[in-house]
Amino acid sequence: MSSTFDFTLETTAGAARAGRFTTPHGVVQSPAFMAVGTLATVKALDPDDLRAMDAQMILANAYHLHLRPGDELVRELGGLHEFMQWDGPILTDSGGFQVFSLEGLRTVDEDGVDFRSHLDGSLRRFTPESVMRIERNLGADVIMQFDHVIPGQSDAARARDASERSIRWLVRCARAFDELDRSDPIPHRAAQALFPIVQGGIHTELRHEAARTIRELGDWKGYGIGGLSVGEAKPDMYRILEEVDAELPADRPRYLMGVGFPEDLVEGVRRGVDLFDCVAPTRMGRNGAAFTVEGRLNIKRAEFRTDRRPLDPECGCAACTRFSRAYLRHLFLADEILGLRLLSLHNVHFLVSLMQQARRALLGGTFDAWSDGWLRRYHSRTLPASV
RNA sequence: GGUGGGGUGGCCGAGUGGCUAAUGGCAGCAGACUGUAAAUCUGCCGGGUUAACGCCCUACGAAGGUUCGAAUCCUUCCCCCACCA
Repeated sequence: MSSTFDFTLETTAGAARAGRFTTPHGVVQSPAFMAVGTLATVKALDPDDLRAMDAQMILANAYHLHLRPGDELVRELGGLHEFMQWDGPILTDSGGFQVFSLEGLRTVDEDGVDFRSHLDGSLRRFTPESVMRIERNLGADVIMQFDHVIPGQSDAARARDASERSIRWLVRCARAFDELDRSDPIPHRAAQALFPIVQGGIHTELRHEAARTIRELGDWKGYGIGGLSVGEAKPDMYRILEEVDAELPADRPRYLMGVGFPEDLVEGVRRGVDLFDCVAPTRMGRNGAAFTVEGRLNIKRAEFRTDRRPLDPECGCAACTRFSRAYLRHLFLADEILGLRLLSLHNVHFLVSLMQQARRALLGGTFDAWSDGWLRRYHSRTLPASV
């Protein structure tokens, strides 16, 4: 019998783990991939699609939902779960990533961040306290702290500055989170867990310091690993994961934020990551790229003009079980909306299913062989003419 | 039959003496995308040759002419559109 936000470790293989993370809206069987639904929708997909592929948890974004439609409105309408009709677990990102991605539209100071709204140019102030209020209003199961994300190649001085600020902001987030918990009753609200985020760029010592400091600051229900897949080299990302893995408590879920591509998920699981999220499957799906067990393919390529095969011969998704590459290519060239929906569906299914396979291999005791074989095949790129 | 407008690269459409193998857009071809300012962005896009720079060829309805030089000016012809009869 597990209580809310417990994480039960079921088995390990080296650093890799399989577990069960209990949330107010259900249990997340890990490792798991979470689809990104920034604006309270996983772009082009219906919640029914996500349920059908057994997706377990999804994301939404505090910055974007604060600007539109407004977190107060979402709260008034019953919270995110009710609003978007997804009754499974939800995690909200804080807007920390927008500090990075909207660099030209914001200024950071010690107290918080001024954003120039990308929608109407208005000035919007985000602080750890205001972000906690926003995320509380949205009502996700897991909410992320407000952090300071910087480019992956940043030097140690800059990485230290951002990492230490993120930790100071974490302390403020935790205080505001507790305060809201006492003073702000929301009738329909279930419990929330606040996750801290380990920063520190590609600098080993900084990562160790950040992880240790955060761990000493509280008994967190889980840990975000941030500031990766933001421009650094892949070997750096993998190395940092190994460094961070050693510093985090084994009985808490680790969430690698913003990652990633299929190979990154497998590499991440090997290094102790339990949860992932990424816009890649939906964005790339909308842009015509599809994941397959033998690498990526671009469905718009002329070579698929008469190809009767499904995107991925081994995929059981609603696109692969019905439609040919030739048809999907036609949909893209004709700019038909079904095409990008089907590729989004396939790609999300691919990553969700990939993590289910990893989990089965872990539980079955065959993870090392499975992951070796999977990576070898994915990188073999035997698809015709793929470069 | 008359008057006026027009024929430009696969399509649409700028250009009205040299900086034009010819702006743009579309189509086509290829690439990128990692806590989503993204159904977006980037590159190529007459032919031949070259790793590339470049060089050669063919091109602005057709033929001829003017000019050092023409898609741009002149002549004739062909075709399309509008209006008049």
